[in-house]
Amino acid sequence: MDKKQSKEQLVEIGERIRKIRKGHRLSLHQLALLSGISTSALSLVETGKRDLRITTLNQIASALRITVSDLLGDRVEEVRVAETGKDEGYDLGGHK
Amino acid sequence: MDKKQSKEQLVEIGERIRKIRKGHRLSLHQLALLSGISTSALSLVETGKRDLRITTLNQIASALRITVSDLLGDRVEEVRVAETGKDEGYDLGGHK
DNA sequence: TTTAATTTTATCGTTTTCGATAAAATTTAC
DNA sequence: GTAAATTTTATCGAAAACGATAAAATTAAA
Repeated sequence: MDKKQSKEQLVEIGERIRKIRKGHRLSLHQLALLSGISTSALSLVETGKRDLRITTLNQIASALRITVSDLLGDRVEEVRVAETGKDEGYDLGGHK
Repeated sequence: MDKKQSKEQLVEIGERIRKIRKGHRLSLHQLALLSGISTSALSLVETGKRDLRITTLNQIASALRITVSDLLGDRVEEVRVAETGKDEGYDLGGHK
């Protein structure tokens, strides 16, 4: 995960939070009260400008009554691995 | 999410990481190289002693070739909300 | 056992999160 | 349009993450 990727990830998470918050017609201030995260921090998170701890993300998700996974958008709908029987192995770059 | 809950959450995440890492027969040192996280930090994470950023968790998940959601164990297997038609609303404790 | 490999724990310095606060900018309501 | 509400941005200090490093403890291998 390069820096660009993690940045985009944070933007997406923020967008999802905002979308769900708006869906519940909550203001940042209200979500702050419900989640225990400050309004300014929430704003930074929703705009993808701030990385955050997993427990903080969990506080936000709980306040919105969803799971952290709901905010990540990384769920694979079924199969996933297995499919390809072969194991490509790990590239350790020559390290032991 | 109280403190006890988040502590337990971190322990569970750590256990899942360790289980999957072992399944791949990787040492902490090897996973450190693959993920870009230091060995000491990884040890703290796997033992649930360290909170971590969502992007850091993503680095670890990526190195293990799984998703962050795979590590969270918070996926709800189907239905979820909806079920109960009534919206309980949010308790803002009297705040506007 | 004893030797090596792995993991844990601690320390230190740097970076970043986070809350509090306030001001500025934007959006919404009237 | 103006006022109110909401959101954004900045600053500050405290707390915590993180990397690097090394030592101690545990586990695996010989």
